Amino acid sequence: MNDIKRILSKLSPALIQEIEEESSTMDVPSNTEILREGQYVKVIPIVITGLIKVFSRYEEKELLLYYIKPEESCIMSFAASLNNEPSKVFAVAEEDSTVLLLPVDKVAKWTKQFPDINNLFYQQYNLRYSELLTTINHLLFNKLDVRVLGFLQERSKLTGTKELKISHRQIASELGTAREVVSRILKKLEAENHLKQHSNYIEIL
Amino acid sequence: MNDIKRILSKLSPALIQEIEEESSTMDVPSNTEILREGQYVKVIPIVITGLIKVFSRYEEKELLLYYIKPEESCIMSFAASLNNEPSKVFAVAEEDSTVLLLPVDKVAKWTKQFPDINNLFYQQYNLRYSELLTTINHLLFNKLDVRVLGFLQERSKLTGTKELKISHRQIASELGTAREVVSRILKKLEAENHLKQHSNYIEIL
DNA sequence: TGGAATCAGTGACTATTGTCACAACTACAA
DNA sequence: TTGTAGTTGTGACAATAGTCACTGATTCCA
Repeated sequence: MNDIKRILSKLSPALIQEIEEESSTMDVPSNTEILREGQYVKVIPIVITGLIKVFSRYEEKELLLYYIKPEESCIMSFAASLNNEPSKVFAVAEEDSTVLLLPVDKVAKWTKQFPDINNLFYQQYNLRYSELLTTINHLLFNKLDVRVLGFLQERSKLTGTKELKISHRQIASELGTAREVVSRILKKLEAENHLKQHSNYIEIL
Repeated sequence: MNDIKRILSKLSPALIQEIEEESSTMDVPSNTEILREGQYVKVIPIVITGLIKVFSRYEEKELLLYYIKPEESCIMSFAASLNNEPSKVFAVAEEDSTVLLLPVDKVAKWTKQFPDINNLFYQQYNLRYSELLTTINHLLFNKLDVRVLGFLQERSKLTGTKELKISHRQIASELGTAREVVSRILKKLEAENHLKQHSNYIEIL
């Protein structure tokens, strides 16, 4: 509950109180699917602890769009809810997480009543948009080896460990490529001393 | 001026009046650069007539992000202005255009005073975000020939003509690839009867 | 203690895209 | 007319990535 207070601290006290009254928190175990493509959105999540992965999928291939870290929200939910459109993306808990759920009808009301809250959403839109831009630039301008290494380093930073428990298949799927390709690249990166592969984890150097 | 009224018609009368008082319009001839990467943003443009192209650039390579059509705004400007950050993208007028310029300091005020206007910006954010998602999916999942054809068809729809005056080099640059590749692909698409190349334009069939 | 499943490694091959070098053709201005 | 710049066509080649077919490991239950 202290976490929540801290996260909302930039908002006005009246709004904070309303949010606390109208919202609920939910514990989400690792690997739970939170949102799937085509689903209608009824709540807007704000992550309090843990890590949520948002990705796009097309014919078995996936592409990681972004992670939602604590204090962040899923702007795709917000967007989808505004227009009452189904979601275009998937969301899965990467770690055991706790999320604060804001009911969309209340949020719509709050945006009128407490213009402050708009800044919060604008910030999030910005953040995500910038991340997508970065992703696009990577896709277009970087070779796969750079993308793989970047992905692992990012993930290492996010999870706060240098020892990543992740399979080649999963890396491949998050980057939208094939498993064998990842195997090859990881061996190359290992030879170049960027990382070290152990039996059941990858160590970032 | 009638165009402006129509575009703003969803907003409250008081807001419309303020906008008309505080904003200016500008005529932008085709090919004028409107915004470059790293530049600070002082006005938020809303396109009244014409067509603006927004793209990202990296070491000579470009990638088309989206077109701003009449009634639409450049949300990247808005984003940049909110955080007082420099722009991450470029914008160029594709056709002779007229744009309505909202001063950023006024806009900040309006978002507090007239919560209505937030919907307008949220809509735009949404639109752009979806477009970026589409772009990413194309990049990741489609081959270049599909992308080239899609690009030309999109452009044909936007400009309202089946006869596109555009060089191979420009197509290549908008898709982030090389000129020779576009030449090859256009020949293939021509053989497949998707289009026809004439001496100084491309006809979409 | 056997499968069964998942994971990782590898060679061979193909497909796609990017790069280079060069030729040929406008179009337009000096 | 003659440059000069911009455009397009093309063949050859290289680099990158994706696919296929298998082989061994490892894990994990039941």
